[in-house]
Amino acid sequence: VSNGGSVSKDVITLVGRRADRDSWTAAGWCPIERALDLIGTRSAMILLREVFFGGRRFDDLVRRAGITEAIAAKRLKQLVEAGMLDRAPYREPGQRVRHEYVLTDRGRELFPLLVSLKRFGEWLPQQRPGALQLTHEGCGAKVAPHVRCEAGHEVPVWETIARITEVQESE
Amino acid sequence: VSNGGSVSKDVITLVGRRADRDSWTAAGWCPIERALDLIGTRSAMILLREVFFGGRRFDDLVRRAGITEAIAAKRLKQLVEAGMLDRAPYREPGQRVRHEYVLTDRGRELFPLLVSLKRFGEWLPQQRPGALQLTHEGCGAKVAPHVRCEAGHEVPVWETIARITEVQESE
DNA sequence: CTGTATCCCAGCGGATACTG
DNA sequence: CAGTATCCGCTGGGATACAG
Repeated sequence: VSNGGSVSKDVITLVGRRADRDSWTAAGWCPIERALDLIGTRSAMILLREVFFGGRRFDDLVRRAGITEAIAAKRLKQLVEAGMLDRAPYREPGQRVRHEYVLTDRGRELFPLLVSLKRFGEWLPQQRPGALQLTHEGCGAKVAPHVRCEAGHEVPVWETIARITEVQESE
Repeated sequence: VSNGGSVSKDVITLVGRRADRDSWTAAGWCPIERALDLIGTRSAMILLREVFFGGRRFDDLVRRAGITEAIAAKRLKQLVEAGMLDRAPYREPGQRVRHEYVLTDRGRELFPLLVSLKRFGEWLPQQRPGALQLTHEGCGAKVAPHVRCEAGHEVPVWETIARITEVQESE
């Protein structure tokens, strides 16, 4: 166990009683918290929504997201640095060179997150009427977020096991 | 089209060129934004993480989440009001009555969101070593978020059609 | 043990004005 | 068109102290 650095393992079951664990001692290593550092703001998620919906130009994104240029510029820069978006030059015939923001492969991995958020938001009481429907092209059926294991099983919460492996520098 | 209130439909393809649309004019109706109003804060998501991981008592949640009591109390109240958590009384043998926070059925629907966040966070560069593994009990395989349609197909972003239906009060 | 009340600061995000 | 710069109010969230 003690070989320069010590490794502590902890097995818990989701939504069940868990083994004793004090906290995520090393703040910042939990992947969920790291994710929140980048996309934990309203503006980041809304910009991503617009990019998923086909927005590309700075101008469009700002208007459609309904946020100010300052915030948009800041978030877009962070998203590009994090590798979620690419800022690519392009030129329309007869126009000057411009830049467009497009999702990277990694950025596209955020799709389930976006669908989950949408799904969740629909449960909440809404002030104004309106709907956002996502359907499978061709088949026409509605889409929804799921959790599956690599073996292909649908996995409910109570069948999920969480293992926390934390490496601590033991001086 | 004009029958007291007018309905404007707009069909767009995700990550493709979309039909002209100006903005989500009526701020607040997009389900994604409504979701962010409730769980768009770091503290809300982290508390949910802890509840999914089996945390129940106020005391535990505060310590494990690493946030202050004030914030925890505020968020927990909101989550209870929104129907994500139940605040239920219980008593251990020989102890006085206490309250515990447990996920409602609706709250459990946040599971895909949590898994999506975790998955996403793992792409990001991490400062400290450590890992959070989610596996399917019994089968042992890792779990991951997916988007599927009701017909059972795996649906990638580019096969998704988004329809925005917005009802406007045309005076 | 489960919160509430206060104080305080950093950051989000709106508004406006200004550059290339 | 694509941002930057500045000002400013609001809230998130830490710290501390207090209450049922």
